[in-house]
Amino acid sequence: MKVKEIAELAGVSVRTLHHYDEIGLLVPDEVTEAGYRIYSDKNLDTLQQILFFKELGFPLEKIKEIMHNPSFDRQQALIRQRDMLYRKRSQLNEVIRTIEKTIQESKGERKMPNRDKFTGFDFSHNPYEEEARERWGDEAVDESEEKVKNMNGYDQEKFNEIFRELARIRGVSPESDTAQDKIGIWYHYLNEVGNYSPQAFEGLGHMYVNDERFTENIDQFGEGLAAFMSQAMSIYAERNKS
Amino acid sequence: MKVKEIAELAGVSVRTLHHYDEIGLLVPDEVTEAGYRIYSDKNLDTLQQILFFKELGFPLEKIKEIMHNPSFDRQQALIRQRDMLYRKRSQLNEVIRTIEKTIQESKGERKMPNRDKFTGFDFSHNPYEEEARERWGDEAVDESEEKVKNMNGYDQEKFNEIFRELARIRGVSPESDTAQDKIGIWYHYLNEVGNYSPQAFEGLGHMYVNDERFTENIDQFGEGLAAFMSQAMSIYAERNKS
DNA sequence: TGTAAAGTATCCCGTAGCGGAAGGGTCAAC
DNA sequence: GTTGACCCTTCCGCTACGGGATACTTTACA
Repeated sequence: MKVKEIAELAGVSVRTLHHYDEIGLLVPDEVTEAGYRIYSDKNLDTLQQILFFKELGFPLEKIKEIMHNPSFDRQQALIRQRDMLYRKRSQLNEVIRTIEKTIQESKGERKMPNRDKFTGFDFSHNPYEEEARERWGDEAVDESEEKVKNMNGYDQEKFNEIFRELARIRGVSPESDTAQDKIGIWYHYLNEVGNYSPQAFEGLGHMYVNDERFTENIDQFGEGLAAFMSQAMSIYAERNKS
Repeated sequence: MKVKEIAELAGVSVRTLHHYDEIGLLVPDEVTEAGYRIYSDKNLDTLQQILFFKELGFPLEKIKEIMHNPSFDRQQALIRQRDMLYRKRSQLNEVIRTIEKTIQESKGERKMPNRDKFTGFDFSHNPYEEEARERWGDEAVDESEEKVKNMNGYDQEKFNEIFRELARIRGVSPESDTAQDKIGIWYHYLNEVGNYSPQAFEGLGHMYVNDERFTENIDQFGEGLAAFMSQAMSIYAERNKS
């Protein structure tokens, strides 16, 4: 396939493809005698990958570096990119919430303190730097913690309500419908505020029993709740893995 | 308030504020004798507005032009920006769907035609130009306003609308075209705000009947609506499992 | 088989939106 | 009255291309 075809398929300009070739980011598999760039299917997949990175705000130089690394694993990359896209959506949701509040304020329906006028923006600035600088070499886990911290009053209330309900039923088997339904609520709630994959959900569950800070907090709602939730979450995640 | 305070509040750099002053985009209301920039609360609101535009990818020059227009109406601007943010989220959701499919493909669980590998990206290029180039000019404002309400309007409104419509048809069979059509709208709506797989959709449907809080809320639109939706959602999910 | 249109190539210059360092005033505190 | 945190104004640099200009190739079709 020649430049124009690729360009139209991927929705980028021909100039962009030239540029990527120039800087060695995406070099076509083949070049004709006349100098025409011929792209393969593999090239196309690479381009897709590049665009995912770009969507996440990675600079081209960084993308090149990552993808040229001999230990680069496409699958792992995709999964991490997906998680980062989830996070980006969360952030966008915050901006949306902010603008909705602002609209209400402009109608005089509500007052807004200055510090609330900018929630959602801060992270948008250099998303990759905070998140991914070290992560593409390491295996950091603790991100879930922050998510729970960033909650407003409404969320906090809902949060408590769910936990109280879970505490009430913590005697039943974690795989029972009762338990699974309630834990499903928890899952969907988390996805409202933060976007979790089943895998991430399961990971979070593990932390409930492995990290005493979590355990302590959760067990305030009822002795053994953390353990109960952890099990239920595992099962739920397993059943809901796409 | 001096630069640093504003910068921290809004999550931008001091240099950025300098720049905005330089190009006349955000000129502080007051300047001390020593040349210190002093920002007012009004300045802060303007900055917020600017950041919304930026989030939407407007170039600074355009933002300046729009906001300096004497017929500029803050409320209307906010509403339009909100709508464009919704659209941006939709587009991001498409990217997310694309990457999820790609992950499945990389596991060998599915094949993907080349043209599907890039859905979601194309629009990211010049979002404002198609939509807003002439519209921010000065006239013909309220016509788009109407459209906005019907097509992309406020989540809550749309939400209610869908439920009312579903309530109206809840007498028909859940597998009828009428029902499946409407439930499809619901499915797509959910995917605008949160990205649901058919499986997750089905799971949600189960919760409508198994969790009384859901049931109660939904049945406010019409007795038995929760049960109706639950069935329709199961069927829809089954038919749309890719 | 010839020719125009469409596609492609390589230069090369320009731009947006700041980042960051240099060099130098200012202000509140102790 | 000096220290340290904050502020100012240049000025240079950078990224990720856009957009010509100019010249060669390929394709369509008459």
